[in-house]
Amino acid sequence: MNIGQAAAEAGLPVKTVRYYEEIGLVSPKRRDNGYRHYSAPDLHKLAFLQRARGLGFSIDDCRTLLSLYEDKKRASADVKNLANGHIAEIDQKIAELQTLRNTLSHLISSCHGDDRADCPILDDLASGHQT
Amino acid sequence: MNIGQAAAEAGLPVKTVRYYEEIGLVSPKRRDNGYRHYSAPDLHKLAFLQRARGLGFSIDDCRTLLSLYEDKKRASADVKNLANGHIAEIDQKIAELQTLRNTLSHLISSCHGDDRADCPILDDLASGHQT
DNA sequence: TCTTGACCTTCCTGTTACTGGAAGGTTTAT
DNA sequence: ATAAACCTTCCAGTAACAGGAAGGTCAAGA
Repeated sequence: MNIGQAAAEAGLPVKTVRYYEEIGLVSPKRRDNGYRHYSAPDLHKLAFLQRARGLGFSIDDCRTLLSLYEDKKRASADVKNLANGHIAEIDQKIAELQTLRNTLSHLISSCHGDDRADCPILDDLASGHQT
Repeated sequence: MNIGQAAAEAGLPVKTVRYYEEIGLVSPKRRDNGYRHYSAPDLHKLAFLQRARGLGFSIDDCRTLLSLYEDKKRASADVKNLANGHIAEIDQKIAELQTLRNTLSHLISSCHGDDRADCPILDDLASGHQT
């Protein structure tokens, strides 16, 4: 299968699939004309990557997941640990965003938001403390 | 004031302050020896940027905020709109992360996580549906 | 057979917001 | 005089691709 169809079936842009080859994630054979030839296992790996990336795993995590996926003697604990680490990162990110959201929301509600120049949001940014 | 102290007072790395000059955010005068000379207004702008970035505004948003900050005839509504747009982005990001978190969390709880190879997380990544 | 259009190839640049480091000039203190 | 602590510019790298140029290949239709 050529790259176009492989990409379509995996739900990835062609550019991304080429990139995955460049960084050594999925390396298809080449045909005589130089075209990439994706086998069924290659295709599975692409789809696997598409879903793992969709779950927010970094490329580096994906590399590890792929090798665990291909290692029939892996321990499921290794996968679970990686996933738990990822959840911890997500939780931290959510917490940061919520803190930001609160701060911003306070500032916004204190700003009348009309055509006058007086603006508590800018005042706060300028002074570094609540007005 | 030289860049080192200016950066320290604004709470920014020196590298970042140079970068802000490169992209035209804060352009200090130069001394005879070529050193950057930060005036009080320059310093205020740096501190302003430090806080706006800390609230998650993009550099582009910061550019707009700075120009609104310097425009004594701005309408506070403009600032409020920008901030509201930013909140909307944050909300969307939070929602995405929470969806991710849920999916991952389900997968993780279904994985026994011991030294056996059987792993529902990898199964799901491979097949694209719950096991 | 020729041509057209849809593929495919590699290579280079740009994105965001910096960070690290090299090579070298300046200032300050000892 | 010299060493430490500044400062300068320039170049490269980060994450994970996306856009585009220049050109080769293939299948179908006139």
